[in-house]
Amino acid sequence: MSTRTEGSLAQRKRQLVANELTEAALQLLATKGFDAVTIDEIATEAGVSKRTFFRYFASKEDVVVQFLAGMGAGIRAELATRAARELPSTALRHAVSVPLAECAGHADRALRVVQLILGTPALNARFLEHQAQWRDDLTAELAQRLGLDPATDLYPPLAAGMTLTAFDSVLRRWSAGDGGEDPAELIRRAFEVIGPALDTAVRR
Amino acid sequence: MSTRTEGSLAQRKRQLVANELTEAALQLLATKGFDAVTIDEIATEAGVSKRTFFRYFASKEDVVVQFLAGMGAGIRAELATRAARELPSTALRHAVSVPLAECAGHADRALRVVQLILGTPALNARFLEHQAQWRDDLTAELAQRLGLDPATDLYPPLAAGMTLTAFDSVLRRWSAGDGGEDPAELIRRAFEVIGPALDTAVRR
DNA sequence: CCGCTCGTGTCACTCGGTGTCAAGATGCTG
DNA sequence: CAGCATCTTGACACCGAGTGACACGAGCGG
Repeated sequence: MSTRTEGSLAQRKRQLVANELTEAALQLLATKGFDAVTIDEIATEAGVSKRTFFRYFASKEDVVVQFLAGMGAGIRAELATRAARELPSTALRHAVSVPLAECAGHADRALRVVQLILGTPALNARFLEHQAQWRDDLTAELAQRLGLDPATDLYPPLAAGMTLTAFDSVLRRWSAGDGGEDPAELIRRAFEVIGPALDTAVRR
Repeated sequence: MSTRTEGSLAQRKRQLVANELTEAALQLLATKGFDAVTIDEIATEAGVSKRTFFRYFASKEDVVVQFLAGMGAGIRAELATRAARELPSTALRHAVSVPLAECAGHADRALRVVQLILGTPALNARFLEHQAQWRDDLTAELAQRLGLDPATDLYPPLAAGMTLTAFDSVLRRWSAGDGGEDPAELIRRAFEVIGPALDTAVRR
């Protein structure tokens, strides 16, 4: 009994170590700055060895950036559920609102992580890599949704790029304003700008 | 007095070493792959020490990615010269055509470098960082051009982002097609898609 | 000719990241 | 419970990127 938290004992231990590691990392990185913290420090703080750190995370950036892991899949999944007859701008706006709503949810923690990422070149680079991956995913999903050939038609990659540009601008704005503005409202205004291109170009 | 190539003797020597380094790097990286080449190899091949390599380039990525250095400034400069009454879509299309034309110019070398960058994750990340910088530059230039406050108005960052999305899509398409398609034609078609958003949103 | 600066090579070092191995904990089976 | 397979961990060695310090030699002005 006592299966309060799902999984075997080993799995729960593993989860515990992972939490300890991310907690130690976030605390140290936020206070001392990304470059001033060594992996040895993080590992020691969490009570494990440096080698073990790399059994949980692929790199120092990874500890922070892992929070973004599911976002790409989330965006694509939401887009897949939207009705095919829906206007691209509407469907894409809802799709990209998913991770934004998640941010607005646990605003305190999310804001700290986002500000750390956007303020650290090395982390920013990783973030951009993730975005590039999301863009490829979105492109594929859009092409399928509209029955276009992504190798021929320029619309899918452009629409995906514009959508993520909106997402990125909103996130930066939200971060710069210390979370004072509502992401949902910002994304609505952003889509007022890019919407025309998204919709008028469909029947090319 | 043999001032054939501008600069003092020391400056010309420095330029010579830089050329030797980039040449050796490009040759080795293109054939053996990015990760399989050490900086020691590159330096030795160029006839200098590893330490000297770092007196010319900040990192291994830097040797390749330096080709992109001037592009951001080029885009912004071209935008600055366009008449203020010109439609944003027209001005931005011309601005972003500058580096594209440069690629189409020395197509052989440019294509090899671009394909190396787009095909290597580490280089791709650096490329994205450069793009982010360009986007900030473009945002500032656009805001000034239109008399908008970039801290308040969402249009400048969105327009800059859309423009660079078009640039990026075209470059990837050009690279994927081994330079078989005309960048100018591709960028024209890309701006047919994003143009509406660029222009209709100006008077918000 | 002296001293100056500047570019370079050498050395030593830190840190990120990986391969390997031995030891311990866990979990399954009889 | 005994025994065996599996997984996790720590310790250690190792590689390559990147940096700091210093000594050496070439070019150049006095």
